[in-house]
Amino acid sequence: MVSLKDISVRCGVSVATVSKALNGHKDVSEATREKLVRTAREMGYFPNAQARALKTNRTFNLGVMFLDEAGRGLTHEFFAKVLNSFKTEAERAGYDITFISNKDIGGRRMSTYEHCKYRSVDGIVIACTDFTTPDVFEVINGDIPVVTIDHIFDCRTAVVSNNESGMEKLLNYVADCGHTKIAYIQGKRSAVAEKRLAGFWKACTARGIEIRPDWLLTGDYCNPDNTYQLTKKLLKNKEIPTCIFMPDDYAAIGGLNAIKDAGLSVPEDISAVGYDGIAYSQLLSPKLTTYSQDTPTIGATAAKQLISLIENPRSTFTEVITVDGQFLEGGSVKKL
Amino acid sequence: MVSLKDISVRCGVSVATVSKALNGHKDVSEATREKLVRTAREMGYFPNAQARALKTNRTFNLGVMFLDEAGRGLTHEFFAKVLNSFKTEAERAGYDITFISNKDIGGRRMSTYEHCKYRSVDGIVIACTDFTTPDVFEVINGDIPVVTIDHIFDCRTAVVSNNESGMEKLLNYVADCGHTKIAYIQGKRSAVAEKRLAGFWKACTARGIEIRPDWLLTGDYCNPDNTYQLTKKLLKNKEIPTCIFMPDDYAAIGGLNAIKDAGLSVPEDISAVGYDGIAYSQLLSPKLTTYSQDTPTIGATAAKQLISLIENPRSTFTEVITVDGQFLEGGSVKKL
DNA sequence: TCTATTAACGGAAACGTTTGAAATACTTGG
DNA sequence: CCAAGTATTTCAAACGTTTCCGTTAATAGA
Repeated sequence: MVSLKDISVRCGVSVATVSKALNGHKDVSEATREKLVRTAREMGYFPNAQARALKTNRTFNLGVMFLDEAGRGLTHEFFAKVLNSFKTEAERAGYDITFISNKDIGGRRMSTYEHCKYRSVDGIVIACTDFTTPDVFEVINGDIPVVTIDHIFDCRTAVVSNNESGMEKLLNYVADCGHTKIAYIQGKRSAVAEKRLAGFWKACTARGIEIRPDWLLTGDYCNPDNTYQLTKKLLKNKEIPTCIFMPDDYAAIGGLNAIKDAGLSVPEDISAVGYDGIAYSQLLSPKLTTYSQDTPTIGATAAKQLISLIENPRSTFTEVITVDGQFLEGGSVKKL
Repeated sequence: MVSLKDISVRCGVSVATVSKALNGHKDVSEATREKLVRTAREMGYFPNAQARALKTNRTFNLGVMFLDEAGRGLTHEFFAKVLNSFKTEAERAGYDITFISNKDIGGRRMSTYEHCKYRSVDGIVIACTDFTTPDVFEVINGDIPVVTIDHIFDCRTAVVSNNESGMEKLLNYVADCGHTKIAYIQGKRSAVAEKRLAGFWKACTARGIEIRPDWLLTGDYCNPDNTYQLTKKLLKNKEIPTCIFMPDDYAAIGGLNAIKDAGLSVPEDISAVGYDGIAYSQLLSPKLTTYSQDTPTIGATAAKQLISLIENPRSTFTEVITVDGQFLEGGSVKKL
């Protein structure tokens, strides 16, 4: 690998000058800067990331904290897409991304935060299904810039999907279709679940739609089996709803199967809506009526915010950015 | 951050001794090593990854090269799962992973290989849909340890799924069910497509099953729309097959929709098989008969091989490791 | 012409490690 | 009790940068 020194001897200047020239400092003449930049290019010079980081404490590396209880990790389409756009935006700004978790190093267990310190990441994005773990708290309370996705902490900037208004839009559509007997299956207790339920509740009361306790079930996100069971349970009651809100699109597949197995069909006998707008939901027939989260914007915004936090710490305030999604009218809701 | 020096002054020894003690060198007495290790723990010491890397040229970072033409990236379930298990295994061994691609740094375009050099990754895993790009060649021809997934280069160890025998197994099952009029839709030209077609061809000839050119179509992997069109085309012929091999499970969804739209049903009127064994395929009803690739083993094996290549360069030979998958009998193939 | 100012560049320390060689301290056998 | 050997520890250089500060050269003002 060619170093600053190599360039300096070739051009007969000091390494200090080379460094300054390449980094665009002002105290180097235009003539020499041009010459240095040129030979650096000729010799195929690239800065040594380690040496630079050692000196400057900046690695241009962003840590991604990325956990879900089921260990599905990247398989989770929402996270995968968000990460994808996050990565793209970060790379555009010259940052690389590294996965961060708790791990063993040299026989000693290292918390996620310690891991971040060890790798000297410049910033951290947290996208978890569970924000209540000690590992998350330690990172939140640390002194590395953090952006959270779909969860809000005090004093930390967050990028959140508009879960509340998204759910409102869904309910309004369903209500517009004439439904009043509506069941709601939600995912595990979390900030996201709370928000969605709030939107559902708000829209229902505005519409004068009764929320029956026995039609308000709590299950798991992204768990088709679980949703299958819960849907089955709903369908066994003497009175059944005309429309079911599934926890999310993926889980909805289980729900739809339960409906099918009960000898009913969507949307003729019963209607269903999902949440997320994952690719598969639009490949079903009928297409699932759902609310598509704007994952490209969420990821890119998180990256931009995080980088801004890193590069001008004082000019950026912690804020909460809500990203709107888009209602997708499929064919899974019958117009009564 | 507490450094070796901090520990050394606290214990009244030199930094060299501390370094050696913590790294398990032999030339330090048991008493002092114990003392040093203990105070290191007490003081919350972690090595500075940059400084260490600068000195040793080992970063304990693995680069992941991960491209597909459609830009689906992590959304591709096969890759997502492989990456997940790769990551898990790598972390177990103390390595972190960083995404590597071509990017701009300091205004100059950096090739993927240069990016690897810049970050000093210890090894690279390549999992692409297209292995024919200059970027891939540059990495392959470089001097950083490499493991490829699902593609074989000379002199580079590769972990490949058993595409050939997997496809054979599928065909044999279908043939056992009594099918002889079989269509085959394959994905884009690639090592994987070649292997699968080879398996299909081999098994067909062994069984005496004719491969009709007009029933052998080439489309895209993971492209439901494309498969929808191709399936529709197949169904428009005067004579239609009794079973269709879809490029993969995801694409199969398009094919299944085409069948449904043609007023036919699976498996009563026509049978279908997929490939991959993605989660969704087993949520359809009927479940898709397919061949599940062992993504956990593929990823973990790739990580183990790569790390072995890094840690004992001479004792490890480049090899090709084939990972078996598993036949999944769904309900999408009718027994004639 | 002389001094003050500015522009351009170099010296050198520092970041936190690792490591071979040198130095010191301990054993042990004769 | 000494020499030779071994066990333990320290020195110091090195990895490739960045950056503060000092130095020289050039320019301008008087």
